[in-house]
Amino acid sequence: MSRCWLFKSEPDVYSIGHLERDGRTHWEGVRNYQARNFLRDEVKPGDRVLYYHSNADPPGVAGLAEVVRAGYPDPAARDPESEYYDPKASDEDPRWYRVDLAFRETFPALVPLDALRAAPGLEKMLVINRSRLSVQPVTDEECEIVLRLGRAGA
DNA sequence: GCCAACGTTGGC
DNA sequence: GCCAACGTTGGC
Repeated sequence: MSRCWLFKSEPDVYSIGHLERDGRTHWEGVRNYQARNFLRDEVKPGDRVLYYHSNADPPGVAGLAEVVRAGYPDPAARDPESEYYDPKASDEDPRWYRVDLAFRETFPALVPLDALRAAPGLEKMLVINRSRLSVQPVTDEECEIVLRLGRAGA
């Protein structure tokens, strides 16, 4: 049974366009424990990922990706050259995890946060009231509504 | 660029 | 284990 998630990325750093170009990517650099727990324990291959552009104008869901590898230790945490380096990470305790994503689609038009707020059925979406969590679970119903909005290009 | 929300750190 | 200080996120 696959699930649906919302992952946030700043498009200036790595947008849906970058993912489309690359085909797939390592979702590294998550340094928040709640988001880490999702990546480590619950995000599975075949799960859908709504790709959200944060710190953007406007912010919103830009497309769809799919998980192709479940959580495994994030090598960036062990790399002193990386901006995501964490001296407390070790072989015994990797602390941080990443998953791999594959590109699926870019919506004909971004679904702005305003539209999510206004859409019936999305009142409880975490992105609306817990906006800081960078990896969030999305219910199947919410996922379908967002995909419908995105594919409609409204 | 501002600032509110909120997660993390560290002194006690 | 509390909580104040601090840093970061992210919408506007």
